[in-house]
Amino acid sequence: MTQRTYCGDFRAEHIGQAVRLNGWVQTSRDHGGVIFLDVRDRSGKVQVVAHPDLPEVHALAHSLRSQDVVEVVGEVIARSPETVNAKLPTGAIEVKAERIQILSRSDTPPFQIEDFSGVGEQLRLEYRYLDLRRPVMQANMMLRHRVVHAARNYLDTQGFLEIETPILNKSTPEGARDYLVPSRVYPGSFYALPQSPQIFKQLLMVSGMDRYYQIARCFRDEDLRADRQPEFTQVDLEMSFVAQDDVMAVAEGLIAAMFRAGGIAVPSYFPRIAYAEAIAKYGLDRPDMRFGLEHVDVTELMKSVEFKVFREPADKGGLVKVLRVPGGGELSRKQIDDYTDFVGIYGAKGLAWIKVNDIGDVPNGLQSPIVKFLPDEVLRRLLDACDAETGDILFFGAGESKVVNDALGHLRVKIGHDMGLVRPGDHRFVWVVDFPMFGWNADEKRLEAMHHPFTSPLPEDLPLIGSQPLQMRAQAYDLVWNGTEIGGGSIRIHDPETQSAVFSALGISDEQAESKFGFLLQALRFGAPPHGGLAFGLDRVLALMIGAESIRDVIAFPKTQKAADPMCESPSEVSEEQLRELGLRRRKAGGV
RNA sequence: GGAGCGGUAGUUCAGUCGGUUAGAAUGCCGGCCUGUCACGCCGGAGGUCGCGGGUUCGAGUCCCGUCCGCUCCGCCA
Repeated sequence: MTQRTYCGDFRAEHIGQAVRLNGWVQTSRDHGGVIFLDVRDRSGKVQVVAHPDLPEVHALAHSLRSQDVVEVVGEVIARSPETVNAKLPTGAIEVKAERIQILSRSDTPPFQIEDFSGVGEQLRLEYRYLDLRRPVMQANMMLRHRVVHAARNYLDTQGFLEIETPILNKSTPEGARDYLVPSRVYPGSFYALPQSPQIFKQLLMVSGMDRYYQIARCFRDEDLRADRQPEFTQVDLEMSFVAQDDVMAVAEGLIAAMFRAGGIAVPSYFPRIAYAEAIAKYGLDRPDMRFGLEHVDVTELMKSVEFKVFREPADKGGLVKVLRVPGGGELSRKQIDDYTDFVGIYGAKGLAWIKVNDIGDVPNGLQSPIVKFLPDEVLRRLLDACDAETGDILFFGAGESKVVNDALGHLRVKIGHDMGLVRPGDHRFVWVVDFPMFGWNADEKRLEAMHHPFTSPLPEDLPLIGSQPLQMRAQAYDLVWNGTEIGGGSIRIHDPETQSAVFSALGISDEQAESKFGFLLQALRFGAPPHGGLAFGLDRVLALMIGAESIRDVIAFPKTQKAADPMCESPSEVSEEQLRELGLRRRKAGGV
């Protein structure tokens, strides 16, 4: 039998060959006489011609409908010059059908299987297998394959072992909510699906596996977003006998390999910024480095003013910050109102502003609802601190530090985009380092781990653990790409004493630590090598590579925002019998 | 838990101030057509206006509730 060729692979070099092809009828153009069929598979499409001088073939071609599955045997022939289709890779040739076999008929699909169909996502997910037939989705899946393949290849060359860790785990209710799986054998007991393979990969280091990686599925039972799914995939790795720089170097090589597979060139070394500096300049721990618009802290300056909106935060440990927008004097009242609403999302109570109409004329050259509350001298120093120029607008954030940073941080990103400061094709990576070791949970009035409780502090900060734990920095690092966190990791604690001290700082008692992580603490007592690692969010990286709005577009079978699958209709109720078997329902009383 | 946007033909959408028979494009079905390529031309079928209730002489349109989808806040070590 003639060897099959993929539809999209036909080229002029095949002219004259007898060929066999398989695929889906995409469109048919029936001219009454000659009939053209576009037959498509994942490689692309090719034009098949059914000629009236073969009546059987012609009649069959006439009956074909979109999405019927066919086998075509015929000859590759050259198209006459005026009928060449330059838009198609296969456009120089066509296949003259000598035999067509219908392998499968298709119902009329619920939507057009085309990139241009504009179908809504609800329906796409209900018929995901048809959605995945669309060229754009096929390209996404092929990209995903190539990128994962590149990651595996790279990590293999670096001596990493791919090792699978369990999906059925012990629940450790730190961090995100666990997905639970009831145990039949132990009624009333549950497994948890992994939020990450964190503990297992550390144990693998204790085992001497030295370099581990896994394309790991992770599960978190939290509310979803465009970039969050209940199950998602991480490129997860861990290394022994390394410091932070070693992990980052491997990560940079890995990212370069993955991005190369995605057709994006990246620098071989990524700049670094301390967490504190990122927050100070950009308000967020994931700074978008593609443009400036850095924040200016004017808290000190405002301690002296009467204006309560600024002075109170300044006096009470809050923050007053300025976002200077060059040329922003052009903004309309409506635009400013929209930005005010925008910062409201992040808890800001308002958005004070000053338009600098004439830098040389203070205060008359300043247009603003708040200028009258600020002394001329303060205004001059303010303009100086911001390097303001005529034509600028200054936006103010004043209040609790987190709110100010969040609001002005997000506003900076929004304005950067609105003002066209982001150049297409610009890719800026940055490591954010020196994260705080702990954060303060105001609701529960306790410390919590910023990264996770196994993260090693900077050695020089360890002495602060008893006195000023919030001042401690961790050996933790995030990789940020164009303002999105795509991965993060840390050097882990490898001695039991430090681990106990950290648990204790987190308010985890010895007993609790023993019951939750006893096996890890024990493992650390049997010769744990210094180790660290990181994980990349594969879905997020892929979505950003192709400019997708949502990671759902790079996941074959994703869930909706309410964590449902409209195709299988999961989750679903289960039978009483199943529940009883799992000990989730009482057995029938006094059974027969 | 909260805020916002959306739900009308198979699909994507329009539908004015509440008014008579709910439209367009595309898809689908039939016919014609021998060089198209998202073919073209002619004709046709196709509607629980998400669901429930209310206001009204009259509701796709207004009100209340509810379900679903999406975006965001909270949450996500």
